[in-house]
Amino acid sequence: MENYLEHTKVFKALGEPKRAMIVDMLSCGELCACKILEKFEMSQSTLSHHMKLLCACGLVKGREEGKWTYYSLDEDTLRKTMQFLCAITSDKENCICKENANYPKGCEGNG
Amino acid sequence: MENYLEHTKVFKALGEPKRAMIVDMLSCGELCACKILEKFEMSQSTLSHHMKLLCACGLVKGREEGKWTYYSLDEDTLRKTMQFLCAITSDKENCICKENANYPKGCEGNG
DNA sequence: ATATTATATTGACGTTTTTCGATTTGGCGC
DNA sequence: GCGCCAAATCGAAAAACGTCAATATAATAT
Repeated sequence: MENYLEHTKVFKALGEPKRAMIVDMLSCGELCACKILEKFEMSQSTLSHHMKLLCACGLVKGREEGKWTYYSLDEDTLRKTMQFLCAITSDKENCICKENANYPKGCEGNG
Repeated sequence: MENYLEHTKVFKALGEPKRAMIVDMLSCGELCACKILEKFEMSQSTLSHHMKLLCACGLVKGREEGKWTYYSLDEDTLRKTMQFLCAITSDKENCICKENANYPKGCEGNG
């Protein structure tokens, strides 16, 4: 069984319209925080918080250069997230609904 | 530009591990609420709440039959969600980061 | 009609999230 | 050194979320 918590963190990150837009922007290439901030009506601290969250789930990578931080998408996480979405939405032999055991209370722990 | 709010609702729904598991279960076919409930340690009202949310974002459809409600995945929403995820994570000509206009405060309104 | 079963709704509670202004950290130019 | 800029962090307030017990609704069985 997949690691639900890990993957759903990415979905939670994408569940915020502004964060989805940030991802959209980064899909065209690396951008520094100030460039992203220009496009939104939000405070600098709020953007910083969103970027930290996007990095925490693995969707975005940060690269520091001088006083700037450049952000870009993590293609590996992207691919795995796509695979996970396909996995949980398509029929399969080892579907969790076919397993005998019920979900334990700690199911969200590590898949 | 895509309708962010519409699509991010689906991601928000999938951002909850238990809801992602429910989707996983439904990917193998229609299930009634009581069958889903068997697999989780949560109250009946909590499950009902989750199902309502999954239906509200269009990811799941409910079909009432007698005193049962059968749930199944909405393939159309699924396909569109997949397309949206691809769209916002791949480079393109009309990327929002290339547009001149900044995001208006109501950007999350209807894309 | 009454009881039972499946599901939805309501109302409440604690937790998490979103957001901001203020402050801090660290790099750069003078 | 000093001030300026980009970005992160802190602390607080408001809003949203997840959860439950209790109650309501609606179909079925007796």
